[in-house]
Amino acid sequence: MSVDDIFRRIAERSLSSNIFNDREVLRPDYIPNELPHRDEQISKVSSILAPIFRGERPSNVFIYGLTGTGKTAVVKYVLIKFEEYTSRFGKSSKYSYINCRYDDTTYRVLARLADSVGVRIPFTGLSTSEVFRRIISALDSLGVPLVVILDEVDSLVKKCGDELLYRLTRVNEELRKGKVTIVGITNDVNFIEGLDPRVKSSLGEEEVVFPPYDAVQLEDILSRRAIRAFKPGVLDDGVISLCASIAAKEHGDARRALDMLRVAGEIAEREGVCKVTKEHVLSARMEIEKDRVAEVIKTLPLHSKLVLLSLTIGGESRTTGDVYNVYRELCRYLNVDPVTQRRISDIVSELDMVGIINAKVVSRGRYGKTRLIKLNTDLDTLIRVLKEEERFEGIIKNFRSR
DNA sequence: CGTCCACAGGAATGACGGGCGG
DNA sequence: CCGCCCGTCATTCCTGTGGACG
Repeated sequence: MSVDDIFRRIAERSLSSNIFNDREVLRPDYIPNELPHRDEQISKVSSILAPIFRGERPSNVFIYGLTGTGKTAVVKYVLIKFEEYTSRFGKSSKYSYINCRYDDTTYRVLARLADSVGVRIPFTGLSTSEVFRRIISALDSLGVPLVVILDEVDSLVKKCGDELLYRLTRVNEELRKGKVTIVGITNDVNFIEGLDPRVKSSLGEEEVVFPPYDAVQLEDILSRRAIRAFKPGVLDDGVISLCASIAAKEHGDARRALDMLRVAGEIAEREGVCKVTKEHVLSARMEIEKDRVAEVIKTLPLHSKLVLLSLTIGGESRTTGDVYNVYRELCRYLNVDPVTQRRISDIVSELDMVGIINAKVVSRGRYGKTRLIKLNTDLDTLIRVLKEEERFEGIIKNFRSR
């Protein structure tokens, strides 16, 4: 982000907007004080955790659902309520929320845990088992139940394996007074299958599933937030239902829907108008998609970028072989060692996976079986991002202008 | 109806760099 | 601090395959 961007944003925020009342309400990490259409999940999660009021250990819970289905919001919501009650009735308990995407090593997770039970841990120097011992003794002397929330736990396991999970589930056997409950949250449905069976059974004592929202539910959610987020009367008719229906088609992701609404508002604000229209929503969708694509492309390795560059040259759709030939020519021009066609085949699959291109296997009989590859991206955005690689500039000038 | 094209995509293996435990 | 292990990128070799063409 450039200096101008930063200053502009701050200026925007401090100036009174003629669109927004409180745009924070639309941010993804905002926890509203009501969560419509998640009553079932809220009551399930809270009844699972309720035994803590009787001083018993709640079952471990496994929570799964796609992104933007309210998993984190529900859990945080329940925990906030939870604290209210425990403090009101003089019960004591502790919880520790850890997002494993940011704390994605065994040590960092343990450090967070230690912190939440009041143990000071040096940045480095201790073995994990030593940290473990200190946490356990702290828990024992506190004599208080602990609830550990491991959000996006799949990223931890992907990096460090399920060793830590296994040990956490077994902590209770070593404790005399304290109790530990683990709440694992993931958006990867297949994740559980890959776990050590012992972890799987003890972690999955209870399961809560978060289904995607449908269009009607999304519309309801958006309306409730919009009332607080926008000034009265700035939203055109149909703006909210358009956001809802677009997001519903893309897996019922509420975060996406809220994003779209917020960006639509920001676009309207930038234009200096005082109405948010359906057109703003459509531009917002484009903008979000462009940002996403640009972000992905920027971080791609060289050869993937070269494959994309090859695709900007020439016709609409072509086969793997065509792409490989152009790619090799580009490599020759740039003095880069080309990789084999086998590797290109994998790169094409990867690009297809993230949705930048479309690759479909077709059989053309006598003329072989191959993949037809098409760009699935706004060409201007793609070229703009690729130009950031200085050595591509010559190619973009010479080859593309044919 | 069998061939054979132009690849898909699995398996084994190697080079390399970065982080972790001791 | 050093060796070790692990994940990523890449190569080599390979078997598999839908369907137009002869």
